Amino acid sequence: MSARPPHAPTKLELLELLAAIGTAQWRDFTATAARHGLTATQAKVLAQLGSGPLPMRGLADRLVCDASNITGIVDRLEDHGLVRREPSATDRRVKNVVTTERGHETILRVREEMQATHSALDHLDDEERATLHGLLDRLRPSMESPF
Amino acid sequence: MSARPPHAPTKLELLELLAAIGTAQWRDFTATAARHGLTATQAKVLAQLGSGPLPMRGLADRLVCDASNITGIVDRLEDHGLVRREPSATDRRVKNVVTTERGHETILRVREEMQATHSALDHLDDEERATLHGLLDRLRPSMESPF
DNA sequence: TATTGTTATACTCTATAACTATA
DNA sequence: TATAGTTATAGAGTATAACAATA
Repeated sequence: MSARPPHAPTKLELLELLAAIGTAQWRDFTATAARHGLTATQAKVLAQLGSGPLPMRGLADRLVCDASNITGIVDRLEDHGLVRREPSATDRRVKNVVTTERGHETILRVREEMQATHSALDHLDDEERATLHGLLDRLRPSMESPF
Repeated sequence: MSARPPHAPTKLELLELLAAIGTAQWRDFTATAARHGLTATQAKVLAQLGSGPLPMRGLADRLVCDASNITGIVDRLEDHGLVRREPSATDRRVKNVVTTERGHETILRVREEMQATHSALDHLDDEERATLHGLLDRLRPSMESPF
């Protein structure tokens, strides 16, 4: 009987619910990535590269972490043959990171499994999904992360 | 003009939006905890102890991680004087973890700052908050984590 | 001078396996 | 036998600081 709160929830209640869902989401994402031999961070990087190559620095911006971390993360992805470093044609300092064919297929499979696994969303009808999407979208201040 | 999607969002769209918000939420939580000298995990443990002591094993269950990790996490919290280990009166194997006065105050301050910082929720009125809460609550399959 | 990527370093979190002391 | 907590170990992510190459 917890489908609807009797009164307007407090800010803290909503924050904690969001946090709980965020935690669970990350846990699910981690588990799904692991089933494909990836860590959550590696899967995230692969997802970021879905719309095209990015320089190391660009990846650091998307992951919101220090640039020095990217070296190791991309190293490990490269070791697994999922990604390649290519020199930029216009700036000899930058290296563009590109997914290999195998990297592309891998992230597609992770995405598919995410959809298949997350049955929670199946409990909402189209109108409810639209409403939720609208509300969540307004909640997002300046979050870029597609994953 | 992205307040409402023109059509019912796909499952993948909703999943990615949830993931984005989850990531941002965790990032904010990490930053807030850091301002109080804590890691996100440490703040999470402290939050779990808000409603009373828990055995090490109980903490592992709440954090959904292996029990061996809890030793180090509680060690560090104890080093900072935020938590204490107390022997159970009924089972000499178990140790109950209790917040110290300072630990209690710290987590209260973290919670306060979370509310003060998260201005995104201020853009929703009471009815919208109630709607969002209701939808999110139905999304949660078996997530316990209060934080 | 500023920026890109890297290295070195240290800390935290994570899982696995083996151990102890209790139950 | 099973459970609670610990230790040892290894891998991954994170930040800071310093560096070389390039802009």
